[in-house]
Amino acid sequence: MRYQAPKGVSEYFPPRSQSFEWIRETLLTPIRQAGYQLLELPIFEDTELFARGVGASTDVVNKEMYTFEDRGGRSITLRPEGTVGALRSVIEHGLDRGSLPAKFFYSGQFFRAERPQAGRYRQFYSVGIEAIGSDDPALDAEVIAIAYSGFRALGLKAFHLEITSLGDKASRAAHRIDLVKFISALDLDKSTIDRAEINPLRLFDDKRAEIKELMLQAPILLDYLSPESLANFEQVQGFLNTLEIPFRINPRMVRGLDYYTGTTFEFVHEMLGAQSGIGGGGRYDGLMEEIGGRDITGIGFGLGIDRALLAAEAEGVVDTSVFLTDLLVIPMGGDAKSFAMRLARDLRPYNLTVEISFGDRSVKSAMKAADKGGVKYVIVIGDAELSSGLVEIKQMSTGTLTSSTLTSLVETLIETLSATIR
RNA sequence: GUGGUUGUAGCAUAAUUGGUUAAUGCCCUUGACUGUGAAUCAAGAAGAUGCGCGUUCAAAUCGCGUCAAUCACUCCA
Repeated sequence: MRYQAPKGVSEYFPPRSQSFEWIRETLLTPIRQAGYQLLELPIFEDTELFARGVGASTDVVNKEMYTFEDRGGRSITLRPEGTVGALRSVIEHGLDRGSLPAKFFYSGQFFRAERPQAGRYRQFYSVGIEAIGSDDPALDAEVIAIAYSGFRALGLKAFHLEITSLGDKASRAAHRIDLVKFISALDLDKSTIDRAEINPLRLFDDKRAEIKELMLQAPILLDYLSPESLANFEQVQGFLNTLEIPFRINPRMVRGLDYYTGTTFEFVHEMLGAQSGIGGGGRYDGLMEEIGGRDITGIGFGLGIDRALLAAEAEGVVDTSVFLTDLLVIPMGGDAKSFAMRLARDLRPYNLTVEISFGDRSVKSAMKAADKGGVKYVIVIGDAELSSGLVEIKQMSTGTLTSSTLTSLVETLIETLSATIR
């Protein structure tokens, strides 16, 4: 029996795992720089939490959750998204009691039992943030800006930002009545009618040309926004403009989770086929209260690491040079091996990646391995060096040899290696 | 979940259209080149028809099933 990974899970192993790591760290950097703090959360929660939080009418809850009974007879679900679990933790530990907004980030895997294809996995990876307890439109814009700068830091260009506002409860209710009225007058097939019954907004997202055509005439939620909601949305746009973040207003945007209100956004990549959403999020006015917390608002996003990686590969911008080895030490003989191990130990605290050539390979084969692995510098230490007290430091990219005395070797290497652009 | 396409060594391709030992390149090891990489040449090692059943004298090749990947829809990160 030859085992294989369960259907639809993404696995990352070398060399591509470096690309994955680079994506995750790059997306996380602007988040940390904006003062968000880590929330390390369980990947499973009480099933009821997701049913209430994500929304009973969503596909995510209805047909995509990994739900099972644990040994104590509890119904457990593998998290299909991050916001609800994060808020549960915030409420449970009173994290919204300090100064607001309270700002958190998380990263990890999520689970949805969908039919997989490239960019859509049953276990996928996201980084997300939540900012809780402020309705300042500047916060909306900053949250969007953080995601935007993450994608830009990856070097992505072929993507765009779509935003809309879902307004407040009253706006949505009024719109829904008219939209349902409009849809009921259309001549639709049964499965489409069924979808519309669950959530009439879904029809805005239909890929079929004839439906798109019909929906052109449908009432648009933006036209139903209350004056306050509209003013708020305009302020968000104003801040995005000051930050020079390009965006498109997409009044037909549909999000699959029930809790979104107000500002809602999506980052769409143009080279990924059908699975083109690389990130998205929005504000959630009633969610905290819905799952047992105070009635305060919040806003957040989730960015797909798997898809961001696919996008970066499609654009040819993946950069894993940060993971290159700075120095390979090739010891020849037992004394030299001890020396090499001490040298590596002394250098690594200076944030240098230092490897030792193990296994008593020939210098030639060690050099070959260094070349193939993208090592920046190499030194060979043997009896000759140990007795003469002189070592040659070889830069692989140029082939240049630089001499150093054994006694000043650590200092020389720290200086040489740190000077190289990483 | 619905429909389509594709599965050959670690990777990438080939195999007379059903024909006998499934090939080549890359990768790996060694040498030419006593302790300094990429090129070239030589030698060597290991390794595959996703899985199952069927048709046939004979299956990588045809059929059915299954598993997986992939594409579109549904949906979403």
